[in-house]
Amino acid sequence: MKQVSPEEQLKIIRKRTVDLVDERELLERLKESSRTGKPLRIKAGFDPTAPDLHLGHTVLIDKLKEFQALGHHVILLIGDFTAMIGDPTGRLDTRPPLTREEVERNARTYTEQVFKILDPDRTEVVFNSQWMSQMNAQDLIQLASRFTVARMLERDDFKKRYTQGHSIAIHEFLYPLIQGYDSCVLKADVELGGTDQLFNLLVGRALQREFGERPQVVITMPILEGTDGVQKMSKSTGNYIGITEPPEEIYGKLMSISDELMIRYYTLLTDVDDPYIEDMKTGRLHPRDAKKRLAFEITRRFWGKRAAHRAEERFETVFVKKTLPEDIEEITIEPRDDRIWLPRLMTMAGLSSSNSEAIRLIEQGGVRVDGNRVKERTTELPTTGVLLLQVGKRRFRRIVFKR
RNA sequence: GGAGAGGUUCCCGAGUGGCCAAAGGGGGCAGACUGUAAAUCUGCUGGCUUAUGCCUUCGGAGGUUCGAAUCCUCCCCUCUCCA
Repeated sequence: MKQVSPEEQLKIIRKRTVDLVDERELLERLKESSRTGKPLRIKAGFDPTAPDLHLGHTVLIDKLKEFQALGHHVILLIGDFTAMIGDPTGRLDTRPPLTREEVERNARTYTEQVFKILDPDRTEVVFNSQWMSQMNAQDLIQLASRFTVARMLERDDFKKRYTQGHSIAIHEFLYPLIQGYDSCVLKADVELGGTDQLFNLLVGRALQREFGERPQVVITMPILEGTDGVQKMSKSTGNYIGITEPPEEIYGKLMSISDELMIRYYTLLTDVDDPYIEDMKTGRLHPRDAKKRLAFEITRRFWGKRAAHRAEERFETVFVKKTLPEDIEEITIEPRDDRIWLPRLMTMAGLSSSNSEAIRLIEQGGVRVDGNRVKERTTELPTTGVLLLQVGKRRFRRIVFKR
């Protein structure tokens, strides 16, 4: 590990962040660390709710990786205890708590996936149930007495829900409190989170001060919009790109984002330098080519060069050249009669969820049989040999009739 | 304990006796165009072998009625205010 000066480190760390509280404190600690050779303790918490890691998570995880590269110690906190509360951040409703089994399963998936990015040797994984389940009611009351309702209500979403007459359950107040307490237990030097976590992270600072410890430095990272370009990327809104998804999916999903969003993805998800991004903004660069590069870079990152090339080729054949992909899913059907009603065949082949839907697709001109558009809902096909069914531009099925 | 608001199709949200398979928006899908699965515009968005037809759906169970998402009864759930 080569030595990087504290000032240099700060510069690297500051990149892409939104909040940094407090920069001077951070520099001080970096200096201390390089003087004593003791790495800083970098904490980041994860809710084990959605078991799949997506690009939205990687914005934060990449920052952790940067810290690791600078020689610091990363602590991944799995909020298995707090998952029983469900983080109310940004939500208008109370979130249903998870069962023990769900939490464990999700946490396992999380850690497996996170090491696709982070260095396992420099990462410590902890669960806050380790200390939280030791706490008794008395301890919890003690902790709760360190913070006030007025301060809790400073948090945007609490305030909003309160004034709009939505419910806030008491235990939701415990979430930021416990998260802050975790920082005390872990003696965190720095805590990282999304911008929506700012309040919770600051509670950590406040509590550490309460307990006579040195308050952690708080860093927030931008929240990545999902593929719709509007809402926060998350599995539940279906606008996510998971890092374990097949390369063709990752590539394809990235190719379908809007031009505007592409620039944001470039800045948050790649190391591409600023001049390139400038060229994109001014239109000197063809947006399609820029998007191809983005899709390639990100696919390569999680699947390697070869897989990325394959994904690219497939995209080219299917969508640009509009020729058939090579790996069309094949369905074997044992026919009962000589002929089969097309809508039924489509449903059997999984190209529509009901005959009615199939009829709609046909009448809208979205269905092709062996490359020829079919617009008659009454169409029947002979049940011999092999058929190629296509719905829209990208759903193919090869039907093999077998008697 | 008292008073009130509400639970509608994937989501949000309109609908207070037939014109309701249910407005509008979002999302999704399809078509046109294209620079790509961008943008834009258009259409579709309960099921049923092909229908001026039938069946299922408006928190649940009953009831009134020729006819109910809409009226009545009971129940379940959510929220607010007062105490």
